[in-house]
Amino acid sequence: MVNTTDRLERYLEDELGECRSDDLEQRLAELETLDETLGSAQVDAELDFLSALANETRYRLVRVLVAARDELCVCELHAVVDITESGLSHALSNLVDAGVVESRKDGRWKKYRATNRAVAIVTLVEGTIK
Amino acid sequence: MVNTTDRLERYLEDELGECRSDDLEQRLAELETLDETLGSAQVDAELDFLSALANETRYRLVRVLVAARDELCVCELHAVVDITESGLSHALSNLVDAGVVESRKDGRWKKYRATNRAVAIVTLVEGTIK
DNA sequence: AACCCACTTGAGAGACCATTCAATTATAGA
DNA sequence: TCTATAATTGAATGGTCTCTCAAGTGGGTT
Repeated sequence: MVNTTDRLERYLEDELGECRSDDLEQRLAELETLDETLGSAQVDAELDFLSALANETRYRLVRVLVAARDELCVCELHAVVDITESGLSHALSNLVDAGVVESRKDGRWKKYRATNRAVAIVTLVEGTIK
Repeated sequence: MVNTTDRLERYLEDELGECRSDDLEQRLAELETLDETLGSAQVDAELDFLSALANETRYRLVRVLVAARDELCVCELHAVVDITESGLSHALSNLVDAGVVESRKDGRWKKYRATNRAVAIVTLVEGTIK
């Protein structure tokens, strides 16, 4: 396998007319900077959040909770997805872990609500895509 | 397996004090409405977009493209991810299909840029999460 | 206490996804 | 035309994820 930077060096040569090793190093440093504007823990949290949304069952649950702008009981959520009770519970647990929804116990019922983050992002996605 | 609506009926009984079958049907209709504010093709597109972002390699590429606010060559992008050329190409192809990035051919080089949608959403995610 | 019901948990099976390798297309230059 | 190089495509594989089943927890009621 060819070294990654070989091609980049030729590209810079193409763009700049010439390419000293200084140019290559500078460009690599710039790319590094673009990649590291945020810490990796931050990026991990972003990825967890996005991954939680990236599933049909979970996204449908979140959209309903966002549209409701109110908390909904597990039994109500069960009416909008075609899945077992157990699967629903796993899905909600996943969403809580990622910070997409939060829960509250109310007697023997349990209620879920979309977090502010989820409302903001899902609203933008709904308004921006397509 | 118990019918889904049985539990919802008991829940409404709990909340309303009583529950006629009218109440149950009304609630089911409301939940249906929350679920169908958008067409399913729209939701599919949203899911495609989110799924494209929900992968470490692809998300890193997108964040770099968003931070660059400019087009970058495949060879430049190769410097920021630890993956084969082929894997990078698959990742970029996936992002194009989902409407996250767009591409332009420039001689024998190919350049990619984040779409406006991607800039908007990734910027919000970066600012909102954590 | 004993029971019911709402919901969760753990384990396992199958589906799905990301990556790699090998082969291919396309462009530039000699 | 021949070669070198940038990038893509298809097939295969290893790993991950999602869902289901079965069992468990905990609150509420009698």
